[in-house]
Amino acid sequence: MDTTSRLLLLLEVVERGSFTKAALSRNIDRSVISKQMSRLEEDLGVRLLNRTTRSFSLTAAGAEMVKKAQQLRELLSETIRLAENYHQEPKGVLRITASTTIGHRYLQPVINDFQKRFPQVEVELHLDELVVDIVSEGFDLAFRIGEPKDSSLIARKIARNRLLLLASPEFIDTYGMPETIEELAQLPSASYSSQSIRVGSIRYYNDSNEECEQITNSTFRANNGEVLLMKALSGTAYVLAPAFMIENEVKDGLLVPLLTDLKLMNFSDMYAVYPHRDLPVRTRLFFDAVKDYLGQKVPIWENNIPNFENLYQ
Amino acid sequence: MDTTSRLLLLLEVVERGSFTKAALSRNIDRSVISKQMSRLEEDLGVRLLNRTTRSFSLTAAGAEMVKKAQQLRELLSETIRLAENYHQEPKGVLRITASTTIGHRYLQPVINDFQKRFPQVEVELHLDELVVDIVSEGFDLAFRIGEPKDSSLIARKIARNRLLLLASPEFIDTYGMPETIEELAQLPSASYSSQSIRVGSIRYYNDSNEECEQITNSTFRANNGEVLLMKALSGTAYVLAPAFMIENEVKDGLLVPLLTDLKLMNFSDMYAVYPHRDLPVRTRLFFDAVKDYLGQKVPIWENNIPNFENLYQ
DNA sequence: TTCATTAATGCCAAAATGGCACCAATTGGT
DNA sequence: ACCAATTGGTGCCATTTTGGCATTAATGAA
Repeated sequence: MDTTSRLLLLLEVVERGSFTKAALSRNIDRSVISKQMSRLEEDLGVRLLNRTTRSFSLTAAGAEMVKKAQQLRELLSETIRLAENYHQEPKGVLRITASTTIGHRYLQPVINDFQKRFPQVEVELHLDELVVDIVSEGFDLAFRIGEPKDSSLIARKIARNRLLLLASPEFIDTYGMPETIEELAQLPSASYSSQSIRVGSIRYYNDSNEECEQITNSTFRANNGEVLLMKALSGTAYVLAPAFMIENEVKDGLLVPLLTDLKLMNFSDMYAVYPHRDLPVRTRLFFDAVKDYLGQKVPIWENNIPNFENLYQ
Repeated sequence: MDTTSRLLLLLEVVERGSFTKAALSRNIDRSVISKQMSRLEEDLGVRLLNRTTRSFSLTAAGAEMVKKAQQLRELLSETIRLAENYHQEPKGVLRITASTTIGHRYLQPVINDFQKRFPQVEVELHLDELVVDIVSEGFDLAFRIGEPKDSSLIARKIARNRLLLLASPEFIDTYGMPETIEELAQLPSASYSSQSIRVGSIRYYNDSNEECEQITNSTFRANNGEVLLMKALSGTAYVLAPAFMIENEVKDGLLVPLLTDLKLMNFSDMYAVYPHRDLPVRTRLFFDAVKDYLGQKVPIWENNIPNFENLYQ
């Protein structure tokens, strides 16, 4: 391991906050971190870290080296990307992050087909309800609902994402079929909530085409769409669901659309997010494959909702 | 060996023009170069070099990688220098280049003493009559007569360098003692000539303090001062010698100053040259040690010439 | 046409790396 | 205040990588 690699390792130790966490991230033994940090200090002839048996802090020299390591990582990443531009065939590891639903339902089938076409591409699919930092976590591509807050990332819309109001027949038996949005607002709802998106109201256009917002009685919140659907299926709440979460629940009559005359505002679109404009071949091809799979104008999941093009318009 | 080191090796191969020369420079086997270049291409997934069994050329991708490697080398050098700024004690390898005379006579005694004081500093002394490129050859410090032509280098004058005209008693017996510079110009001379400095005339101030130049009959030219002195000692030429080349020849009567009333112009001063303002501790301390050894106003070598302060003034 | 030189490669010894087990000290929780 | 879990350090050893040597093949200069 050379000085550059050790510097990048130092950077990761600092960014993750401990030798142990950095080791876990790299899938190497803690002793490797300890030894390599010692070697780095010996090579540079300067102490970089003050360590106790449970923690560490950076010295002044260490802080300077970390800055340099950041520049080295950036330059090395650029270099490798530049090399990847010369690739004809996609190869290497494609690291993707997405929410559980997106990953499980929409990406995995694409990945399966993609790896049949390009057997020399390895894929790492990381499902996380939390929005991860794709730069520091080393992802090539992320699929998300909503544009990223980080403006240094590149975001491309890949599918629209409409909403619908759904409840089970049992729920309707219990509370009656609501006829106005005010009636609906009194009923218990299940709603999506994460660190980046919080849905606590229904936004729609009234008869005069004005934007309106109705606060809902959100009694159950989760950051996982499947969990929200399960709550609705249980008959104890209705759900304001993004269409991409729907499989066969509507088609099978397990969930019934409510207030279908309401003109709902669209939910945040689905985006592909990546750290640089220069995409390796494998990333660009995969991105295109996902777009093809989801459909150009009408996303694939809208086919699961009968007559959806006439609902909520 | 990691990607960065391999990229730096690629850079050296390209700069030196062959695997063999790069191997010699690094003091490693040629097979190492071959294997590491293959590994680099495999890692990056792109061909960098087109090779025949006797030569190579860069591919387009290779040319891009070389540019990146230059940036990497610069950044890594900066990083290491930054680390060196935190050194308290001088350590590491000090690489010095100088002409044979300077190195042998003046630097070596300083090095001996310096390494007694700082046993953990290693020194590489590279003697070369040619002016070497201290950046690409990786030198910390160069000692030279005359300022460098390369303005990106830092040059510090460390000693003045006066001239004197010398001949052996046998030469004087043969040609008679010259009494004017015109007479001298008729006699055969030995003169210094290198790629950066060519001495083919005598420059002096006349009685009206005007700068004058007398072309000499230079029948023997060399880039090594000791060889020039040997020629003068042989009685077959006189020599216009920089004072720093003189040991005991004048004191012992083996060489005699000629035309001592002549007001000779000074020769190019002796300079220390280094690639960056930021000097590692070892370089700075050594520089100071050389200055101390040579003397502040009157260089040490002028002590070898009796009454020198009254000659050629 | 010949020969010297240069890049490639197999084989093997040496060096470096990484993991495991264990130790010691710190810090957090009770 | 005490205890236990966690984290950094290190010795030992197996594995991997590196580097050198000998040999081969091809190129280019004389």
